Amino acid sequence: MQKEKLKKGEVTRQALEDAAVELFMEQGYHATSMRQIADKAGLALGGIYNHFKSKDEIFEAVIVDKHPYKKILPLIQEAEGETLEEFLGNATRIVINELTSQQYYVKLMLIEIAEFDGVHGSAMLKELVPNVLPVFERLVKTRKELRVVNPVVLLRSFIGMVLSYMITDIVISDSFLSKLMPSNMLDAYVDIYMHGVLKGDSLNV
Amino acid sequence: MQKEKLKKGEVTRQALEDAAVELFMEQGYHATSMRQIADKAGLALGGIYNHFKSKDEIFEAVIVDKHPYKKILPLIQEAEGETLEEFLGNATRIVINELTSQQYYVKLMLIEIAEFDGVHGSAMLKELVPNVLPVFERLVKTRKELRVVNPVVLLRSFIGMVLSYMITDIVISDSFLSKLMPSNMLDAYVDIYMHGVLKGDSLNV
DNA sequence: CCTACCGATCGGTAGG
DNA sequence: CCTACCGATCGGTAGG
Repeated sequence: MQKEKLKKGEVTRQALEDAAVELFMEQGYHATSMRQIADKAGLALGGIYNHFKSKDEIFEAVIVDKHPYKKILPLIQEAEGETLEEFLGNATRIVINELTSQQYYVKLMLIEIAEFDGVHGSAMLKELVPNVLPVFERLVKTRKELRVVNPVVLLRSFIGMVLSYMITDIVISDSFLSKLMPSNMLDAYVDIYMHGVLKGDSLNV
Repeated sequence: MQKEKLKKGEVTRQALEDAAVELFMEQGYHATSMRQIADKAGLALGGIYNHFKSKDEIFEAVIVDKHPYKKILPLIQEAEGETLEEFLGNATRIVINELTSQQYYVKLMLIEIAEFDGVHGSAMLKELVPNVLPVFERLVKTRKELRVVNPVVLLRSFIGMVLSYMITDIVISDSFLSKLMPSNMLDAYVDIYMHGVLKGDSLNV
């Protein structure tokens, strides 16, 4: 992945973060021990503390460094589509594909909320919003087919839609309900996001 | 709340569940100790094990007993509205109001996913779906204004919409973004759910 | 339902 | 970066 030569210290640090993110997403934060992280990264417990001051510091580093938006944003900007409908549909599929392949990050966000009450969320938003909001601002300006013209509302509802798909998917996936779901559930989700559950148009937003 | 006389054993059990749900939602599951639960419920550590075999059993009991759908379902059925638009709007506001007042349950669901990987979710759905799905089936049958005619899709998207509002609200609430949100965000959310982000109608679902 | 205890494991550190 | 250790706390139990 990394093309530049990394100093050994940096390599170990990355190995620790990689080990941690995998364990966190499997077990949550408090159920994951520093010893497990050390083992998985291939060093002794004490060695961790050359790179991180505490367990909490590992979690913070992971939340920032592993955020998938850096990977996703360029993909969205490459998304094609004649109409806005095609574009939005493709963009959503790209995001959800990327997030399911690195499913860990959605899990991390849920751990953040469940175990930390969202305390690191503010720092994360401070990095995310300045980079992502402009994309939605440009969208609102150039696309007349949008009913929703507030970029913040559009951003929140888009992220919310993706989240809601992924979370319900986790809960449903190993239950009897999964058999009742249509195979094109993702398409139906995107369709509802774009056109709503009701027939006919509305007036104001 | 309870009108019938409860045996003392049952009273203690409820006190334990009440203490547990509060601690779980504040700290998560693994960060909450049996001693904390005992203290909050007003008995000694050992006393817990007269009512629950393990910590996990407390969590399971809480997930089932504290599920808010029993409280919410009757409220929805009382929801008024001439048009389907009014009805859906009112229903959504009722659900979200109820969930924010007992915010704990959304937190419990996130703990479930974050710390247990959703293992108790299947049992929860087995109780929820048979009671809630019929409501959506009836809705699809009687209301011609719906574009989405698959009750399962409608149910999932409705729950997903509520979840996405509540989760983004938690993350945003104590960050700079909350100032950028419009005051009628909830209305905008419901509006998007009903009519989508795009102008104009679509064809198929 | 409480007291007193169990072995196990936790996050973190000293010292090299 | 490892070895060996610290005090604290964990979930759970025996015995009354």
